[in-house]
Amino acid sequence: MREKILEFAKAKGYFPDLAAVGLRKGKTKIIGVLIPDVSNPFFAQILHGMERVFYPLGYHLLLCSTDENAEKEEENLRTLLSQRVEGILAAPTDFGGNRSTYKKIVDSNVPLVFFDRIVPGLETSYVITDNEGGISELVRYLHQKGHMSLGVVTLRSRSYTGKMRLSGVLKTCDELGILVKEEWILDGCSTREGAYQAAKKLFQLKDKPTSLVVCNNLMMLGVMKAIKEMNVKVPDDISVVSFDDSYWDEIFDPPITCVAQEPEQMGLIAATMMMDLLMHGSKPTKTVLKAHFIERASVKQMK
Amino acid sequence: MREKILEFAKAKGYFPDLAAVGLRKGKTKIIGVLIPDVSNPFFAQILHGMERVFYPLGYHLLLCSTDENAEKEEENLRTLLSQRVEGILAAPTDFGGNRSTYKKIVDSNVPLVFFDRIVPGLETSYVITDNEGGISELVRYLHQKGHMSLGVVTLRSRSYTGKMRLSGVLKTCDELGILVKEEWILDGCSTREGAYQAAKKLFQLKDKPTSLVVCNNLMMLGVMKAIKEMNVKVPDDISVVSFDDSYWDEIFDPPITCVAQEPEQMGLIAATMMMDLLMHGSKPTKTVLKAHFIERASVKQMK
DNA sequence: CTGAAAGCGCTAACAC
DNA sequence: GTGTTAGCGCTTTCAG
Repeated sequence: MREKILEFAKAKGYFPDLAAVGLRKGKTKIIGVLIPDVSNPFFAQILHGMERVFYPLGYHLLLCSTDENAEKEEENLRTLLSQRVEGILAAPTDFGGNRSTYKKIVDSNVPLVFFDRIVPGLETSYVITDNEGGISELVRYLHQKGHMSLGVVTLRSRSYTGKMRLSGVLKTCDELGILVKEEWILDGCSTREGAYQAAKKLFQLKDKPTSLVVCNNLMMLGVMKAIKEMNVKVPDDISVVSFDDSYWDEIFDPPITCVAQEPEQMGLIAATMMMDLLMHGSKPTKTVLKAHFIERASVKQMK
Repeated sequence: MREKILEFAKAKGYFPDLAAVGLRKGKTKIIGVLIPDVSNPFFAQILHGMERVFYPLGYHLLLCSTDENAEKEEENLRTLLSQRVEGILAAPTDFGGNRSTYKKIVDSNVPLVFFDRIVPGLETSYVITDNEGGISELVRYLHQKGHMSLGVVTLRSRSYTGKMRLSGVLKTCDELGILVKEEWILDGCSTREGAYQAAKKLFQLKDKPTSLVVCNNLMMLGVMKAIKEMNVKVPDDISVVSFDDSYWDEIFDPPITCVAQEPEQMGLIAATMMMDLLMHGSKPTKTVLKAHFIERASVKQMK
């Protein structure tokens, strides 16, 4: 009897109200995702990875962009909590200004997983890339090719990732005796435009390094624009390497040697960690992914 | 008194349960977004545009990917309805297989806005690009440069966009007397890999057209790979133009002449249409955006 | 102005 | 098996 009624209801186009179900069961089947910028392919691919694990499990994603704005981040986190998401996946804002908000989330036992970036000192699950290791590999490669002077287009200096990558460059250069003049360290502001300006400045210098490290995919795009515009010959005038692989690295002329992250993989892992927390309430897991080196043709062999 | 309590509650870290509020008020403040593929920068930018209008209004986005899979689309739509989203923004699956589901949504008065693609014959708001017009402009440009033979890497032939763009090419060629041999029409399957294979096949032909039209951004990437790999000289061996502008079109050597859509703009408009429907319950609005032509250096002037 | 009660759509627990 | 009831966290209404 009961079944007949249910059948009939379905046929008549009835949908259970998941909001009500959620209210009753205390399970909304919604996961909140906080991302700096959806339109960056890197994050878009992470999202794709997350989708791949959540979809089959009947979970859905509530998406928030922060645009690297700490206030927006704070407000978005409040909303996510208010929506009673079952967990939060977050790539926190560059500045790391909302430490106290994140702390509250952790304390209130809402499952929290950081990806790509962390807020240092918080006991949460996270998956990040080995930034120092990856960039160090790039520098070592340049050294091995005989480069003894190096410039770098950096991320915003306050950001976690920015600090890691810059310190990785400087440490390794120091170790290998590679020259990095003050004026060769250029702030690319984490953006395409910023990197474009930075690269133009560098290319105009009389005294240039023989190699250039670019700290992410978007900035590489800006550097490429500057290269084309100023008719710089890579790798003859200068050798260029990049953190991150992106569509454009492969088809640029010359194709860019880089260390690649695997954003989709990162999303997959972050999502899996979340499911782990939700299902087994296990302890925080920490994963550091290796960036893998891809040799292409943007570095010259020095005599 | 009441206020003091509310203040105290806030201080103690209280968050109203929006699910409960939603249940009571019948307003969830959630908009469902259905997208084929988040990791395609084109859609990611659309999302970004949508975010920009919804965020300030306190609306949030529930995101679903279909991967061009009609079943997944159907299931996602059901879930969105079950979540009692206030409206649905959708770029329907290529095949357009879920017409009846969309019909139901329209009939049940859930605000629905299509973007990028439509299901023909449904009375909904939508914002799309003038596919035929845009691609026709590309062909006219080639003609004006003296090209009288043309190949084309097409989208999946069943898709709405695919049909529009291909028919746009053929119609214009017909009109201008441009030769398009059967074997120059290559199915790029809407993907990078598909286009890569297609372009390789074309480049191996003995009898080649002097110009090539590529039907979207992702496929252009595949064609670029083939160009590099087979050492094809653009525009001397063949001239290439693309529908869509993307990061990579500008920095390729040579930079690619194209017609550009404005995805962020499209997202903005779709979101605004949705707000219109929600606030004023006005009638469906239809917008067709012009693609704008960008001349770069991938087309040769024929004698 | 404050307090009590009803009810949004559902499920879980219990009684029949 | 099926039917009834209470209550998830909130807002709204109506009474005091």
